[in-house]
Amino acid sequence: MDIKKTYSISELAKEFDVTTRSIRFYEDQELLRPSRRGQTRIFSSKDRVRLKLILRGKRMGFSLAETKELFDLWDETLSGNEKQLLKMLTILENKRAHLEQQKNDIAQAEMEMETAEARCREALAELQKKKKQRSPANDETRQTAEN
Amino acid sequence: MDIKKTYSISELAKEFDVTTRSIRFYEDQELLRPSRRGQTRIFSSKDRVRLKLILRGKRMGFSLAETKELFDLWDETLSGNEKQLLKMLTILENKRAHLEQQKNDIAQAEMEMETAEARCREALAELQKKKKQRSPANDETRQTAEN
DNA sequence: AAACTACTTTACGTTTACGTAAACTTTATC
DNA sequence: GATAAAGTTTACGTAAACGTAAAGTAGTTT
Repeated sequence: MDIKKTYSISELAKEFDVTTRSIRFYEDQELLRPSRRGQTRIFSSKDRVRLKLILRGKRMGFSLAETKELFDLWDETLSGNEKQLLKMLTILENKRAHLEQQKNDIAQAEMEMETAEARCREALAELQKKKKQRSPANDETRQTAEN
Repeated sequence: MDIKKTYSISELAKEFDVTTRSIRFYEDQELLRPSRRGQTRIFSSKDRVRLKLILRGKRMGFSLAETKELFDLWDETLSGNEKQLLKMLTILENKRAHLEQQKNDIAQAEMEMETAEARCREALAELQKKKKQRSPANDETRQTAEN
């Protein structure tokens, strides 16, 4: 019971702002497994969750193949034997490391953006100063500065 | 003075674990601008920084084109007029939003991985229990436990 | 029944980010 | 001075992730 039971392709496309082409492609790549009524696809809420995961994966730089691998592994895992479970735990560890890397990258990027912004503001302040210096006298109605 | 002044293509390739082909490609796309001694490329520490940024950008899901755009804009910005500076500030704002999204994605992913891991461990524990129930009679000459 | 809308399949085209091979030049080493 | 090692250009190939027709079907509205 996830709000609703089934979804049409265009409903999902609209909700997640992707094209129906993409959704069909994901099915073709076996990342989604909608059932059918005649020819028409019927997506379950499980499919919907998967689509959400696919898209987040993409934003995080995962390829569809990687995401599929995770899906498949997870499916196996749930009904799996010890080996499967241990393998999944290992993979989860790796993904954690990946996330740590991403967090570092983001932190770095944030710092650099701060200094970039600071520089911008300084440069702006400089321009303002020059403006003030130039205008109080009288008619220097030409371009602003050195460009 | 960044440790060293110049780098060969293979030095950089080794340091950042990319192929020379990639580096040349980045130059071709005008993300790097090494000077030459004869035909041979000589990379400055500025190039090195840029390469680092390119790779981080990739990890963060930026295309080379996007990264190039940022580089170009930043170059203009430093010697730029007011309009340029304001534009850059706007872009920085957008990137910040992007980073927020990424942080959310990561946080979500972390949560899901935790529950996934928990489920794995539960399933493992279940398997162990069953093992014990099956064997306690006598010969447990097999593996000890959770390897 | 005609038209419209949403859905379908098939299939070729496109962009990005390189891989890979071929053939050549320059620099270092024995 | 031969030969290997590292660098170069040119150019064709490729995988991923769709875009974009083209042409057909299924239901439903007028």
